[in-house]
Amino acid sequence: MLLQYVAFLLVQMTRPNPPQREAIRYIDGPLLVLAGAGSGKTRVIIEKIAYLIQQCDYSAKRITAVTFTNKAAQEMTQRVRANLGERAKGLRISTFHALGLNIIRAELEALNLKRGFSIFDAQDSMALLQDLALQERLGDSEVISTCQHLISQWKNDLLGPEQVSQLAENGVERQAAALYAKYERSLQAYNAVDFDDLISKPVRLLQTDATVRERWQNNIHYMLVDEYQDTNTSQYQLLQLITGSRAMFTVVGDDDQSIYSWRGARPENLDILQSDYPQLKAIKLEQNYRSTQTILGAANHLIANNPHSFEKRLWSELGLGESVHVERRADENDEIEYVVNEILDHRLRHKSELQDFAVLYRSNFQARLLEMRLQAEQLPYRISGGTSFFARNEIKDLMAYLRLLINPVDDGAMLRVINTPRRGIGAQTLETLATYAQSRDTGLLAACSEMGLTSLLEGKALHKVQQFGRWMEDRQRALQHEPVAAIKQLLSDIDYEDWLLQNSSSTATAERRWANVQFLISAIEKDVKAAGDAAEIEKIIAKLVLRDLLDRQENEEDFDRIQLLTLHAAKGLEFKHVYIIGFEEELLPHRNSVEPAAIEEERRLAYVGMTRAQQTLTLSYAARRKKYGEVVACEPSRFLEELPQQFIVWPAKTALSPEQNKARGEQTMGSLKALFD
DNA sequence: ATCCAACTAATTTTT
DNA sequence: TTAGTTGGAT
Repeated sequence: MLLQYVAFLLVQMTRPNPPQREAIRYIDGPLLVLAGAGSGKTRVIIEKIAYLIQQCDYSAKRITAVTFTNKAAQEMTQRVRANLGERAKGLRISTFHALGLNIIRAELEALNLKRGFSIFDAQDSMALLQDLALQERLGDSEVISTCQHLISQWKNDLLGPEQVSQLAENGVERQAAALYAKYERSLQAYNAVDFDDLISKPVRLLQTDATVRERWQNNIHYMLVDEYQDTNTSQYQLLQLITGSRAMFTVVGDDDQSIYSWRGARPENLDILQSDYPQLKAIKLEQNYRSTQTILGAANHLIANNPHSFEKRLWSELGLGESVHVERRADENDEIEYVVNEILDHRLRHKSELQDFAVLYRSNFQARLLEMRLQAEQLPYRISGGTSFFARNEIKDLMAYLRLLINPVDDGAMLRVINTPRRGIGAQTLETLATYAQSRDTGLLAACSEMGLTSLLEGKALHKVQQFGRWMEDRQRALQHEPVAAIKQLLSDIDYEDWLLQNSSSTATAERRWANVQFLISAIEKDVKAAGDAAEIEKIIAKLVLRDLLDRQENEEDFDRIQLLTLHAAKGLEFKHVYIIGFEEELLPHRNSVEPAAIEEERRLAYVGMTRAQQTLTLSYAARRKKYGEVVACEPSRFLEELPQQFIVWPAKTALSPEQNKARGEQTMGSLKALFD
């Protein structure tokens, strides 16, 4: 921790290199910074913000910097604060989605939303879609998830249901288009937006309403975008609309690190920028401060196999360093054993710390063997991934209650809440309630307390429904006064802790879940205190969904762990020693990604992984591997053949043909010789 | 409403 | 292989 801080200070103290300086100081118009891996792009953004405020008279509150993840936004905020202190006050550094949320909150009426609107995450919208699909009597879950994907794509491309219904070509698309229209109507009725709406709604508003557009253009005078290659169509539109004809912005990106096209990212936004802004200035950052020349050379050679619209050549001054190792092993167990032994060996010989090692892989399942092995060896590790905080059931439950309290027409939340815990309100009763609510054009919760219901339901069912309605109304009032106390009271009213105990596989899981709930409450408590106003509760809850509360307890003592990451999760990070396992056909490139365009992204994925390494890089693959319970022979990844011959230590025996084998052997000798020349 | 057996599919993941 | 889902039976 301390060491990292010292290293950080050192970097800060050295002056930026000429292209970095140029990127920091160019403020005459739109600027594209093509920042290769490890070229100090975050530094450019941070120092540019400082430059804008200190040298160019930009007011901090007129500058907005956007990133894709909370983590990146947090990190940037911290570094800017360390740099500017008080002068950073009012500066907006947030994710694209948080920026969109701010716009939506400020423009509620124009967007046809009411205060306290709900934000649906992917799970919530899936639940809604399933519900709607059920009404239509269509659909296994696979079709519905395809629909969800399509709808999300359409939204990101700013296509409404009407446009889509004309475009839809095949059966699934037509189905999805029909579902899309219903979905949008439901969201509207629920006073809710989904994650994609957080961007697309502001965009559509800014496109159509000149007054609003001008307001935001006057509000934000300069925009900076990190990881620009990951933007999708609507995010790019948002940038364009906010910066308007002044076009005062800096975007920083690297086309070679675009690995999220499957999530809607449009790396071609880099090219589009040039045609949309003829005056665009482009600056390349090509000096890499992270890796040895050998590692960089190998990565460069690989990525040169992809077409490029911006040629760039990364170089390093950090010396040749060690050769890249390619290791062939008999099977997956052998591969893991090799990696773990290497790490242990290296640690002994070089006194490295465990946190200096990262093992990267394409798919999560590859980590399982590794985990088992590390557990057996009693080596501490940290693994990426896992269910995000807000996807956990106990958190979803509590959030559904909060959503319903703040937004009583959120029927999605109502459906989750009404029988959590069991209240003995069955499907039949709910059906009646829903039909009645529909006829009265109101939400499910409001319907519970309406008099008209008495003629449709009777006895126990009626009583329970009315009881629930009354109880929720009480809770609603309480929430406005003392939000945190009200939430605690709510949980004790429903005996939630008890319910968890009964619905968890073990006491331990129940305790963990309850702790998660407590954690969420304490986070809310903190925010309420910070806001200093209980009336802000609906704003606090809305922001909460966009935040990542995953409790990464990283206290000093168990900080020293081996890092286990997917190649995707490794982006933006660096490690002294990197092992990429499963460098095989079917795995990397993944078996589902063999069309030319997909291969290019897989290649970038390999490139991203390789460029994480500072000092040593090892690529391993297995000759045989158990797949789905069957042992199959594996081919080394085609990407291995795309590496330079120099500076790589190839395995003694490969699974290639004898001739290739021989060539490889000679290559090995050649590169070894070259190394020592 | 709940449980169990049979069946099936098998990347990457943030907001 | 295994995890997650579905549908049938209780």
